[in-house]
Amino acid sequence: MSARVTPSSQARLASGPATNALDLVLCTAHGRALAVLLVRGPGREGWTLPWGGITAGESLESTAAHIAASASGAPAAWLVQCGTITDTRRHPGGAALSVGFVGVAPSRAVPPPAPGQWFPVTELPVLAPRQKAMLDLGLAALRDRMDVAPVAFHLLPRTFTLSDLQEVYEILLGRRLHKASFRRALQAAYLVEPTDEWRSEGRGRPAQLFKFAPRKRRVQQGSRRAVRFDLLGG
Amino acid sequence: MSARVTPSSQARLASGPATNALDLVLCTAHGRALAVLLVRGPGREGWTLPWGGITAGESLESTAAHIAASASGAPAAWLVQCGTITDTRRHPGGAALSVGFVGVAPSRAVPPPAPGQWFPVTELPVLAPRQKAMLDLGLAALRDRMDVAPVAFHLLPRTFTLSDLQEVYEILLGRRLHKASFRRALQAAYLVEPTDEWRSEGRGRPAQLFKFAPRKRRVQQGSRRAVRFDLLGG
DNA sequence: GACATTATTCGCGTTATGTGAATAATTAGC
DNA sequence: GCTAATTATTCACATAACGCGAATAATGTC
Repeated sequence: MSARVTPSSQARLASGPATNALDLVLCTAHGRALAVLLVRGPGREGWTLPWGGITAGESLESTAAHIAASASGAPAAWLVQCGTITDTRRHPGGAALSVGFVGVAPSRAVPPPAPGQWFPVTELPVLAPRQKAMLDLGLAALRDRMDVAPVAFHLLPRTFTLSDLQEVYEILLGRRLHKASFRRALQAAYLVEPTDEWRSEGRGRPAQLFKFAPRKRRVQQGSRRAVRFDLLGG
Repeated sequence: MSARVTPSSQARLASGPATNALDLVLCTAHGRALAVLLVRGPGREGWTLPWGGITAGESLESTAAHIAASASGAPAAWLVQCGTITDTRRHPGGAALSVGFVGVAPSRAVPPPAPGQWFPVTELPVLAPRQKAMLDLGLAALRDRMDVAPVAFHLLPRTFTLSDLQEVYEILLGRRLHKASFRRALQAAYLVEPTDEWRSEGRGRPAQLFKFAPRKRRVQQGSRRAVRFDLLGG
């Protein structure tokens, strides 16, 4: 399993017949920005997304999970398919078609094994066109799903301060949020529980640490959310 | 192009080497329910989603558009990729991997050409496992995107009454909506314009016909939408 | 001890939403 | 023609959600 993303495995697939590949956009929180995991390819091709071949016997989800674990050194906290690409130039492995997955790893994650490295999204190296397209797909999917899946929570360590959480939301949304509003909405959703630990950053009042502990979904009978027309892109 | 989904083209692909296929979930409004387009396969396999092979030279979007046009008899009003499947049994054409697209066609659309037929989602014939999985993916994607893309509007003819529109929303959401709230939100979004036509259903006051005419997106500077925590699934 | 810094909460004005009822315009029945 | 039934459209008000500035709390620094 750990050979799945080594340079040698990539070379092996590349020399075989054209098949299908699974590309992974794995993200973590890295200071004030998102970071993405890249691995160094075998030849002069530079950095690529972690990837592997798709085999008939294994589900895509399982393949993605294995690639994530072996490339980052720990299982991903969340993973989802984010799109399939075929037209933008070819895949580094020569695959006809790339199925993309996006995932997140907690920010306290161990440093990745040998060929991998986290890159802040603001300091990415130049990628091949299809890789770049896939990365954009993945990041867009992250933002799309953050209010329907606990993406932000899984980007953080098991315990975190509310300011940490708000900062992750601000990174993902790309805008500042008002503290009081953010916390009011969070409280109303019963998603976090306080722990009895505090963390002091040196200056200022220490912050209480919380953990992600969603209450069992109240039956939410009618799902009375109003219809929103203001997001429609003509 | 029109041969793309005929039984003979499917048989041809099926007898070739295992490749990749594109499956299409094309929907329309059919009375009080959604309807999905199915085509009759060549042998005893019964009904399947319209599909075609994926070729290296053509983009997935373009392939999907061609399949939609030839299977339904008119170009789709909206199309989007909705997921790739590989694990649930095999594809009727023997493809290793199925890329799914979901689309909508206006309800006044002409009847589909020979091998195709609209089926209300409540009266679907039994489909092969992968087909059924893809259909569920497509319908889920429709509902996911209806508040970010004008899905409901493209399910309707060019002009429609506000009751028509509300009915489509109710079908997609699976719940009743309050008339006044629905219209208030619609007005606020500047998405429709009244025409000078009215339609009388025989009984009751005639309804004014509207058309989809979204105002140029106001810059929406801060996108001040509040963070929503209430949709997170643990 | 005064001040800077960060955390947490309060309070209030504004906007969005839910909901029942009023008003409007037509057909069906008498 | 008049009345009831039916569907469309809008109003009015109560409630809930949200934006935002300011107050309060708890720590470190000088």
